[in-house]
Amino acid sequence: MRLKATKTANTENDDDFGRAMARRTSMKIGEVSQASGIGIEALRFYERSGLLGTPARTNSGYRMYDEGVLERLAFIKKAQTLGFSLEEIKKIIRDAQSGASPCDEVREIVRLRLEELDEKMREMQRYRRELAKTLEEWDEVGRAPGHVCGLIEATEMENSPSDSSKISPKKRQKIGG
Amino acid sequence: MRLKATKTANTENDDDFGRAMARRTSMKIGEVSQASGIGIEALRFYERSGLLGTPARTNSGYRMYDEGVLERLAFIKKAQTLGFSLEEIKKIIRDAQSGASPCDEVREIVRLRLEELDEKMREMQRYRRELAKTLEEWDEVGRAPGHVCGLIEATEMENSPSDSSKISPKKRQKIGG
DNA sequence: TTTGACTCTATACACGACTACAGGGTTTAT
DNA sequence: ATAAACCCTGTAGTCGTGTATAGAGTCAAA
Repeated sequence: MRLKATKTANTENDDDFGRAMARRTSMKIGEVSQASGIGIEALRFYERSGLLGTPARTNSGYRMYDEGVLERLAFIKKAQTLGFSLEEIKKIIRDAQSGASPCDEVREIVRLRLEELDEKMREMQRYRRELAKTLEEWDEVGRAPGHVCGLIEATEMENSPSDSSKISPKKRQKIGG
Repeated sequence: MRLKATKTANTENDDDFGRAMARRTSMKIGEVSQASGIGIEALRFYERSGLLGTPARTNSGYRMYDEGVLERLAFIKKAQTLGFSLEEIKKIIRDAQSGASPCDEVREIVRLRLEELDEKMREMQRYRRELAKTLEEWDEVGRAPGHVCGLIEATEMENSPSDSSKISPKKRQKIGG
C-alpha cells in the first residue's frame, strides 16, 4: 500500500501477453491494489481462496492482471457490501463459470439474509430496550456496599438464564452476516 | 457437562457468610458448572482471564468453590447480556475490589454502548433497506449474459466505494459490542 | 480392586477476513 | 553499480470467547 508514484504506466503495448487476445492493459499487483482499494495481501488471499482464478505471470513470476480483474473485484466488494461471505461469493462465481445462472441462488441467499437480519435486529431492539431501561432504573438505585456493582446486580433481566436472549460475542459476530 | 446427578447439595444455611469465615458449602467445578449453566472449560477460562480469582484447592488440587462464585458468575452473565466484554467486566470487578465504586464507570460504559448500538442499528437499517430494495429491483432486472451475476453487478450501492458504509465482517463483529 | 465419573494441566483448534513477517528475487532510477 | 521500491512464497498471527483433546491423577461406589 505504500507504492510510490512509480506509475510505470499501463503500457499500451502487450504483445507478449499471452494465450489469445491480449487485453490492452496489464497491471502488477500493486497497481491493482491501488485501483481497487484492496490490499495486496488481500488480493493474494482472494486468489488463494479461489475468488480470482490464477492470473498470468511474467517470466520472473510477477502476477500480471488485465482490467477484468477490476470488474471482478468490484463484484466481490459489492457482494460483500450486500452481506455475502467470501464463501458465498466464491460459490456464485463458480456457478456462473460452470454455466449455471446463479441469480436464483443469489436471490435466495439475499432473502435468507434479510430474514436473519430482521431477527438480529429484533434481538438488538430487545437488547437496546433492556439497556435503556437499566440506565433509567440506575438513576433511582442507590449504591449497595459489598457488591461488585449494585447497578448490574440489581438489574433484572427479562430472560436472564436463557441463552437465546443473550447477545453473546459469537452471536454478535453473526449480526448482519 | 455430562455430570451425573451427584448433587452434593446446596445447604440452605449461610450465616457464616463473611470473608474471613469459611463458607459452609463448597462445590467442585462440575457442580458450579451445573448450577451456573456455564461450561467447565469456560469456568477455567474465566479464571485464567482473571475474572474469578483463584479458588481454594483440595490437597489433590481440585478447585473448591464457595457459593460466592455463583453470584460472581451471575454478575458476569448479566453484564455479558448487557453487552459488556469480558475485558470490561474484568475492569469493573478490579475496580470494585480496589475499593473504587465502578458504578459511574459502568454507567458511562452503558451510555457509550447505547450510542454505539444506535449507530450500528442505523447502519443495519440502511443495509436492510439496501437489501430489500435490491431484491425488489431484481424482480425487474433481466439476466445479463456474460457476467457473473447481473443482479449484483446491476446493483447500485448508495455508498459503494466507501468503507464506512460497508458492513464488513470486521464491522459486523462489532455490532452490538 | 476395579470401574467409571470426575478433575487436573497444557496445548491446539474454531470462526472470518484478512495482516504481518521472514527471507529471498526483480525491476527501475540514479 | 547500487539502492530503492517492488514482487515472490510460505508461515504465523490477529481479534474474542470459548471448545476440544491428550494424558494423567483422584474419588466414590460395587
